[in-house]
Amino acid sequence: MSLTHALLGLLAVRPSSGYELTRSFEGDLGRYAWQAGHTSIYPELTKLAERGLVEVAHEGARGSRTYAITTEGRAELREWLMAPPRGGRVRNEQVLRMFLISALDPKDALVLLRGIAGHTGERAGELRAIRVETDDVPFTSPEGFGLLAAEYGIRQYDAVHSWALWAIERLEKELDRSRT
Amino acid sequence: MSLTHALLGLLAVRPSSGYELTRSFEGDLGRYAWQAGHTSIYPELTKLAERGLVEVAHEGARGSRTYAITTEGRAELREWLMAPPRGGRVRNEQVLRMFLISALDPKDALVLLRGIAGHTGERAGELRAIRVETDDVPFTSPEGFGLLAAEYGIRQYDAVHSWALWAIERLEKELDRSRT
DNA sequence: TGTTGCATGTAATTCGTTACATGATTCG
DNA sequence: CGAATCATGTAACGAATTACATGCAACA
Repeated sequence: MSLTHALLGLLAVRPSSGYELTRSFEGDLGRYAWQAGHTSIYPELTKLAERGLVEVAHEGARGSRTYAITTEGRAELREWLMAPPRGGRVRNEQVLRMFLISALDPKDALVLLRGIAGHTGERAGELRAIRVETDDVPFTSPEGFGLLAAEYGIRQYDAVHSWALWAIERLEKELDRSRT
Repeated sequence: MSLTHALLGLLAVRPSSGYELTRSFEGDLGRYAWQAGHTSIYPELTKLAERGLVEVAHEGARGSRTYAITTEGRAELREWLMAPPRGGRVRNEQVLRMFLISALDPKDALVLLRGIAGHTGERAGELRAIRVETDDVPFTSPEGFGLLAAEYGIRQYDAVHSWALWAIERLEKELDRSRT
């Protein structure tokens, strides 16, 4: 289960409460990589604490517990990250949609592809605008996280954008050919 | 649940048995978009048949049932595909790994990023080689599926490749700066 | 005739989500 | 003092995986 390692990763950057971790998953992390609600996070933190990978560093107001990663936790995270990625289960609805486009009739497919091309072009532009502002943030700081995410997102959107344009061109050519 | 629509999409391209559908998920579809084992597929086909979205078109040897999509099934698939993609839950272990790299110490991060750059470069090359051979397959044929997949994969690997190179350069610069 | 591949299924367990539920603090 | 936010939890349900299980057919 990758939630384990997502939490270890977040706690490796800085100690956090379950509540703060929950909000982390609502940002770029959840947008591009992994989602989790508080109902999975709190029990998982308890399990991690039992395994000695994290510990309660501080108890604050309103019953909040700030967790910190332990040395063993860091070792576990490192091992997982450095190991060759085993066949992870991919489950991406967006990508599924793209694959299924060839099951549509060509006219519908064109409409859809044009929508995708427009949408991804816009998003890539938005991210590029953000990037300019955060140019000098060091990589290894807590903000380095968002930096990696933004760059990744830009390239991701660009990739889908160029793919959609390629598919549109190819489809239009085929429609032309079949019309004559 | 997207398994529903993945099955409808596959059956829209050609009628298939549960066994054949299972194997479809082991190919490019499962690699990039959506995975499913036969233990989810068979019950789901039964449900789809009850809802009238698919029907048993043919019963063959060894108890095999070939399912075909119905008109209602096609309508359902089309509606789902053409509707604006609602906030789909992303859950990509590969991407998660990339995000968590900033939690590693810089030396480990460099090793990992170099591995990723190498790996994605290779894969993109492999896919490009395949593409040359299947250049004239029409889009709307059953093979169009794989075509879309291959093109998507190439752009995907290229994107990650370029991202990894960017991250390596940035990290090396930072290590230089901190060394002096 | 024994192994591989085709073809389908059930049962137990795990995982995650949704809905429900509570209480403290801050801010206007 | 009422609303929003912080902060955590439980219970029920649904979906998906793993393990278990069966049987036919082709082929060497």
